[in-house]
Amino acid sequence: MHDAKALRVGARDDTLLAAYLIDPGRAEYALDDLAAEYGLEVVPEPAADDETAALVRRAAAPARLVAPMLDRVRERGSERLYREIELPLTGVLAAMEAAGVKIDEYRMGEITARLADRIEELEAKAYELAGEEFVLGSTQQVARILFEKLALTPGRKGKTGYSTDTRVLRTIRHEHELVGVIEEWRELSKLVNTYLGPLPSLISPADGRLHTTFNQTVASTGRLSTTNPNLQAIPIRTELGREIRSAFVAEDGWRLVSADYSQVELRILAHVSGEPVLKEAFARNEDIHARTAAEVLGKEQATLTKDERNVAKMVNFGIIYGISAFGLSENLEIPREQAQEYIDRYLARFPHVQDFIERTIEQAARDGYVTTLLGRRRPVPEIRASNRQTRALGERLAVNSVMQGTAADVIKVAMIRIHERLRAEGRGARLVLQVHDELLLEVPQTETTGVAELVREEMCGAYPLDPALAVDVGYGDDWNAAKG
DNA sequence: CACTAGTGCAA
DNA sequence: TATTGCACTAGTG
Repeated sequence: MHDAKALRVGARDDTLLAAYLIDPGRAEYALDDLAAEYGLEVVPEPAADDETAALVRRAAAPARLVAPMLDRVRERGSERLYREIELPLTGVLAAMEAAGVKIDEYRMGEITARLADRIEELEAKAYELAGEEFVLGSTQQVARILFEKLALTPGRKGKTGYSTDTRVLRTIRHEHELVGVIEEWRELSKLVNTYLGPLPSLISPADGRLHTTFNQTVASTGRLSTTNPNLQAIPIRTELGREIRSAFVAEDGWRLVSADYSQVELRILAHVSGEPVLKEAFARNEDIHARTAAEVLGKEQATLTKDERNVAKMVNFGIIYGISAFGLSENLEIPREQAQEYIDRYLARFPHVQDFIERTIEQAARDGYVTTLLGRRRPVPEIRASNRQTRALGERLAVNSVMQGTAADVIKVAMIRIHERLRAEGRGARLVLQVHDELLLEVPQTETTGVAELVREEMCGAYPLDPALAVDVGYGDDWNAAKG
């Protein structure tokens, strides 16, 4: 296990990174294609779980592939991205993996014990209310009980029958007591089965810490991902979720520093579109969702309700994701016409955003790809599909990739500079996690404020955005406290 | 044991 | 029929 990890870190290689910049959707295959083109033998793809074989295969990419691949990276205008960002980032990620993060096992055990009791109660209660025993984790059986036996109001359908997801259950919660029992069982069993159970068992006996794996060539937008465990999906939204997060702790005498970019994708949108209203809102440090609501609904910010602000928040998410009236209507649970109305009003109030979206789509259709501010290219073949839905997907991917990809570029620059400055200044502090727009560091207590300031500087200065990048920094004894 | 569908966690 | 990921359980072959 430890050997495999060490090997994996050592085997990160420049050809795979180059392949990732050439075709981020399928780096492994792009590497194979090129190898075949040069008449080189391709080691067969290993079984999905054979980590060692996968490493050998990667390491087997011969040196003579490097030059032709770099030529292609250069042709694509991504050479600086390669040399100045992706390549140096590899060492930063290796150090972060090696550092790991500390978990308070005892705290997690306490929560688990509490939830295990409650889950048992809920199961007994569910069988009693259903009048029979059934497998609560089976969507088929839950659907049979709710919609056939109890004849509750069915919602959407999937390929195999009625959906029983969170939103459907929320809608019929009032119809039968069993629904609430299932909802609570789902929440608790999710947390126990995905986090509270597995995480402690993944603690390294060597240093008592949890070591994730950062994947640098997986996400098609340029983002990182983490696996085994996926530390980029630790709960935070519910009270129980925050309890779990608070079991991620600093060593004695150390603190956790959390720094996250504020509205980074919307700021990037403001920059690339040049939209004056958006830029002005950020310059004034306004609540961006409230400002959007005021613009779209034609009201004073001070008079907005929470629901109105939430509508605007969803519209902003929609813009980032590549908006569609259908998607917005699904998310807000409103009629499609109403959703279209919100979109129309938004685009009328932010005309430069509308221009940006149109330009980006035209560019993607013409070139077959879009490019981030730092020169990362994402191919969008979907945009030329004959199928209308696929084409619409391509349009959303094109728009989203510019913002999500630029945000990924920017935080990678910050990581490299922070890592280097910590070293140069002889700090004990170290990066431990990256969660897309957030960096988590473990810092000797005495260095806390100094490092917090260093991190803010490097994150804000990573790219000269207009409006400027903004960062929220906090610290504490655990991850939850550090974000507070 | 490999695979898919459904579900849900994060940004 | 909103973007990017990873992981779990049930169910199938």
